[in-house]
Amino acid sequence: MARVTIKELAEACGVAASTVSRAMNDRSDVNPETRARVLEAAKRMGYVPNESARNLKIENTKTIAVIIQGETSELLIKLLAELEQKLSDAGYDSYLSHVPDDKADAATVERIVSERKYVAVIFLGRYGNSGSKDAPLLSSQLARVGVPIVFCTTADFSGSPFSQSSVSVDDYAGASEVTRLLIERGHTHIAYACVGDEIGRESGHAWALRYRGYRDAMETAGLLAGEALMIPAMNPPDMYSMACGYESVRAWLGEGLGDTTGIVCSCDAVATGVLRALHEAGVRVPQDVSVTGFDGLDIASYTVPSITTIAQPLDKIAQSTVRVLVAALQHEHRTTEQVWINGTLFQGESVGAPRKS
Amino acid sequence: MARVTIKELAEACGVAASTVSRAMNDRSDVNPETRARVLEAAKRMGYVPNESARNLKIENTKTIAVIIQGETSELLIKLLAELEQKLSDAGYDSYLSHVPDDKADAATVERIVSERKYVAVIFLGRYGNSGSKDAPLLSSQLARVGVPIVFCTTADFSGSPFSQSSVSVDDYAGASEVTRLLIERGHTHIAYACVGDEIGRESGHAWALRYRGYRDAMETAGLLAGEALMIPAMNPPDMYSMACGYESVRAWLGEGLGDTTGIVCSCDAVATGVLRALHEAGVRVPQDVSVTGFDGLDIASYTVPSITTIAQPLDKIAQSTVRVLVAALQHEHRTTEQVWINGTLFQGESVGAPRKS
DNA sequence: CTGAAAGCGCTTACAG
DNA sequence: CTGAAAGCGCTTACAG
Repeated sequence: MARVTIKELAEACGVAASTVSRAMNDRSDVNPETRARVLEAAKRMGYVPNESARNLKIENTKTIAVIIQGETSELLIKLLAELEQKLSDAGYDSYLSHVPDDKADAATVERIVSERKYVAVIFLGRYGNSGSKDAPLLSSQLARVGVPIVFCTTADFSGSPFSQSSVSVDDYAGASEVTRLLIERGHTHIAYACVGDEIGRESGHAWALRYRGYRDAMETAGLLAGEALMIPAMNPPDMYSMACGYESVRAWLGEGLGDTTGIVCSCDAVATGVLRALHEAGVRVPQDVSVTGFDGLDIASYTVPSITTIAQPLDKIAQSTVRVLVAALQHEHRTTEQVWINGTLFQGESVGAPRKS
Repeated sequence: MARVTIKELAEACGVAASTVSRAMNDRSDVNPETRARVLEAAKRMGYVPNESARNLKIENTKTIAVIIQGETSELLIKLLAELEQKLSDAGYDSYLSHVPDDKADAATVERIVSERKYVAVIFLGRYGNSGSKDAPLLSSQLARVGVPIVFCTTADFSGSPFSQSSVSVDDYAGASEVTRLLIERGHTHIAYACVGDEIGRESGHAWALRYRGYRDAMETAGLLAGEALMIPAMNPPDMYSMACGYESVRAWLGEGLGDTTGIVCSCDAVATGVLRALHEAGVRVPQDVSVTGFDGLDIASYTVPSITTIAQPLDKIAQSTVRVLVAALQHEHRTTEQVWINGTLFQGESVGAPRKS
């Protein structure tokens, strides 16, 4: 089925291709009657302008690429919807590109941007596969792409000298907040699930930022956050999964609960797995142990017990992302911004007073 | 930051643009030495071919559009990863397009296909916004797109005279299977959550196909599946959510549990919400009521109790989708196929013997 | 208000 | 093995 071209449509209407083009693009300098005739014929003949040809000519589009790498999450999907809405409100089109993990490099970004003359890029979630040590390299390559870039909920580059702009929930502050909540309730032996290796703990990954928020809150309160309270991740490549929370706490419980009366989890999915592991071990939540999550996923409200967590304010995150992007687009200056948005405490049923031992 | 074009690169290398093109596209008829020189320069100068220009010329790409509408789900995300893998194995590139709900019409599909000369389209999940009554219209419009189309896990068009190919888990059979499981355990009063209006129940939506599987299994066993056992959806636009399961069962429980000893749920998310609602009402699962889900999401293994469900064999679904598509691409005939893949029973803790009343 | 022409950045027969 | 030329389907000054 051959696609109908502008030339064919023009002939059918008895006008020049340029006139068709004007009519299709709603230019003011077309006879209303001609326009109507062209649009009618376009509809009838099923004419759809070829985007490739269009992009080849058009100078400045107002289209922004949103790039998601690998598997997405509930959170990113909701964030995407918010972003599309806010971008649209700001007068921009958005276009989602999904990049498989094995192609998440700077060249892929260049290719995507070149495809449609995108004027800016938003990374939703992480981008790149290398460990944090290669992040500066990717970041400097990205700088060559030549359009403003904002990392949305990816903080990995925030510490790099080549840093890009980023907008994210304040992982550190949120984790501190739930930790303080436990401390105020009287908990003193609070564990963290799950942690990766020592180097990773000082990285910009969400779990690490949250870990440090927990650790510093403990220290500030004069409490010990020793190795015995670090619950190691059993599935390091899949740090944010229910399976990771489940397996890790299961293994850790082999050594017994000890004095632990609270577990701060890196996210709600992990917390969900932790709840299940504790249940299977006959440990009651919150009577025996209190548990907290992070993210504010739907599931946090529906587990038994429901999970006390820090909800990500997706609306605000999307709003700030668009603001930062538009600012970069308008003032051509190459300064970058790091924005941290405060999460919102959601009080579930998973936190109680420490058990008497 | 101006992008470097093939012409600039050619000049820098002292060759013609056509030679650069050949080198970049790995054609055999280029002097290896020339090729090396060009590739080196391309890398150094950061040359990336303009996709729009490429697509304008190239005749038959081997690229398939995967289209997802609106909010995605864990299931579709996993399925996407499988599809990308299988398509790649079959020698095709895939490209994900995300379409906002308010643009999910045939014109959008035409636009997407025209953009890159995609040779085929896979819809992942539903497509279109109209109720099932408009489905035939959309379907006939889609036929005009002119490339093979496969609906993956969207069965909505299967009954239409203009039907497209589709591959999906066998919703009907799966729901029948869990219903029979309950019946074999001795249950006689089994409810279904959640159902939409009467017209919707005869539609091709997943919840409706599953509902009919349940209903027919009941009838075959000589059991009554009357109105009192239909749990109406409180959030019709959001039929597959935890909130829907929770709210709906909560409202329904107002009339008391009655003789009901089992609840077949339309999906795992709904089942998760149902578990929570039952818990709040002091109803024990499975001692007082048995509950089943559908889909085999991660969460089904982590709730307390875990959920007996029909897992979607994503691997097989993806495999069949690619097979159907490749077949359509190779034999130009316009026949369509409807493929139903059997789900796999996962035995959780949410099913037990009926309580003695 | 409309048309003819140039050109966006590539690829691909066609010559050599 | 390489180059010059044509052309993919549009848009946009430039004339009229």
